[in-house]
Amino acid sequence: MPELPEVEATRLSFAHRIAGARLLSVRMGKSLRWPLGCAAASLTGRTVLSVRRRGKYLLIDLDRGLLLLHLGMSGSLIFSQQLPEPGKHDHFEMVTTRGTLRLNDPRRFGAVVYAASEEAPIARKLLARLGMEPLSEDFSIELFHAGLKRRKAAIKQVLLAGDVVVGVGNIYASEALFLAGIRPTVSAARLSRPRVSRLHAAIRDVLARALAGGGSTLRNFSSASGEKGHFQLEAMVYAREGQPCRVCGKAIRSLRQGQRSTFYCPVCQKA
DNA sequence: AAAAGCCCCTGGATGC
DNA sequence: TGCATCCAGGGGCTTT
Repeated sequence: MPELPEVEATRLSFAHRIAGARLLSVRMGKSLRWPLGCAAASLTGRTVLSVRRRGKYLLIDLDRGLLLLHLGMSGSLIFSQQLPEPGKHDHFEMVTTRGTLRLNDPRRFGAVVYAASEEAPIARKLLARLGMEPLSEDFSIELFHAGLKRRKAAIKQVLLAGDVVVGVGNIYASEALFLAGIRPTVSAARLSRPRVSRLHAAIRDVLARALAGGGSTLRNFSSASGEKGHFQLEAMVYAREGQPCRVCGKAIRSLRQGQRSTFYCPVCQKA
C-alpha cells in the first residue's frame, strides 16, 4: 500500500500531535515481520520526541531509544484520542497522553522494532543499505547517475531495490519511467546522462505531486488522522494494461520483473 | 558485489 | 454458494 508519499503523509498527519506525549502502555499483538525487540512494558513512561522518516521507515524517537516502524504492503496507522476496540488486524498499539497510535496490517509484512539507538545493530541493519532520499537536496543528478552506473540490472528493478534511491515503489516506478520516456527493462548502467536527468526530474515530480495530494494513489489511502488522499494523481500506465496511452493512444503493456508487475507504453517508452 | 528467487501473510477478485 | 487460483502499493534473506 504505502510508497514514500503515503508514508510521509502518514508521518505529517500525526508527528506534531504525538511529539511530547508520554507512553502509558504499549501492546504488541500477533507477530509482525519481526519481534519488537524489547519488552513492550519496558517502554511505558518514555516520551516521544519526534517522528522522522527514512525511506519507507518511520522513526519514532523516544527520550531513550527509538521505534522503527514499517507499513509493509498493507499497513496503515491511525492516531486518535478515541478508537474503537482493536480489530483482528490491529497488531500494535501505543497508548500515550496525547492519543493512541495503532497499526492495522492485514498481511503483517509491516514491522515495529525497538532499537536503543540508530547505531544499534538492528537499526543499522535496516537503515544502512538505504539509498538517497529523492526529495532531499542530496539527491543530485550526479549522484543518481553514479549510482545507476554500477548497476547493470533493469532500471525498474534498480529503482525498486531502494539502494540507489529510496521510496519509489511499484506504482511510482512505472509512472516515473513513463514520464521520463524510459523502457523499464533497460539496464540502469546504460542510461545516458540526459535520460538520467529526465528520470531524476520525473521521480521528484511524481512523488512530490502525490505527496501534495495527501498521499493519493490509485486505491484507498488514509493518513493517521483519517484524511483521505485526494486522488489528484491519475495513473498514466499503472494497472492500465490494454487501455490506451493517455499521450499517444497505443495500448499499455505489462510484464513481470522480479515477481512484480510493470506497466509501460511501447511507443512513449521506446527504449 | 550484484543479481535472481524465495518467502513472509491475508483478503479480494475472478473463474469454474 | 463453494472452492481454486491469482494477484496485491515491500523488502529481507539465501543462493547463484
